[in-house]
Amino acid sequence: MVDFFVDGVKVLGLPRSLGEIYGLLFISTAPLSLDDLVLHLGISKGSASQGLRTLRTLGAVREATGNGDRRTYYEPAVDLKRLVGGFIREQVRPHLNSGKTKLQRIAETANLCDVPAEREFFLDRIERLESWMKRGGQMLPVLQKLLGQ
Amino acid sequence: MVDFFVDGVKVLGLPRSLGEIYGLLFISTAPLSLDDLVLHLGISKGSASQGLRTLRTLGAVREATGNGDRRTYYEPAVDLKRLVGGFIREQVRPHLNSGKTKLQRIAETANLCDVPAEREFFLDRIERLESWMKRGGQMLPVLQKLLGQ
DNA sequence: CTGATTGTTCAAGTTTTTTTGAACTAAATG
DNA sequence: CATTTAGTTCAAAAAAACTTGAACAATCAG
Repeated sequence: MVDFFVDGVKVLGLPRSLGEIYGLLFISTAPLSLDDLVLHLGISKGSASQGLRTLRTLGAVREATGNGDRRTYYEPAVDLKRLVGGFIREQVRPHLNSGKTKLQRIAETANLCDVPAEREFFLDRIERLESWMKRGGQMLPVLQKLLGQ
Repeated sequence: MVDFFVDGVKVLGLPRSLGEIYGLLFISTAPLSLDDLVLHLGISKGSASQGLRTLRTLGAVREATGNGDRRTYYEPAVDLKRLVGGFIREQVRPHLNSGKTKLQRIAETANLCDVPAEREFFLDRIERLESWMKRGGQMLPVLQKLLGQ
């Protein structure tokens, strides 16, 4: 099962340890602590700590409440909408945004081109990219809505 | 511009050279040969050859026709539907399929569990995963349709 | 306050992925 | 046919990504 998620996160371009951690939490009947993860997965404390942070940022894992104990226990978020949402917010949107910025700078450069025919060609290509990114951006909420519940 | 695509393919988990090659083809007013790519991008012949093969497999690049010359020239596919389709076919579907297979084996293992309460829990989780994958599979054609044209 | 415990950080080490380049095949040219 | 040119392959080198572990901070308990 852990393997299953390792493959899963790799497809999404995330490191193996995230898959291991999420996978173990996903099939555990009770929340687990950082030490549990280190023990059962045979990974280092550093990996577990960083992995948990990323998963929390993605909204894929949350702290479990009410367990009279000093250490914190974690449980997985198991609703797809939330998982997809976190991934989009943290991994997809930032790239779309930085892409837009870059495109603007590219467009400025293209405008400096002396040969009119070439300039038109470049601007046309840039316009095409802009339309791709726009569609991508519009896509995301739809995708999230269709997947979630 | 090449940079723009390098970032783009990295997000998709593809190697940098693919982005370089596609990016250069994308802003070239005429088709380019393998040697052109080696020359302009400063990459090795091996990289260019392998990169072009992958891009062809993805349907992101095609051979340009009618250029009385021995070497083959390449031009980019610039319609989003086709690009998305190729990516889904080559990169997404295979993972979904291998995931399904794995899930089946996991389910068999879970059935061997002696403790009824635990077994139910495992089977429930597995069912959830199956529903995720099913939705993912249904998602893809919709996504492609919405993006393309 | 002191010692013990939980968790974080990050430089160095390891693993994985990508690129290179030289040897090779195939096909065209003279 | 011998030679040149286009393109492929794959083992080894290089680069990138990930993990480790030891030092550190923060918090709790006595």
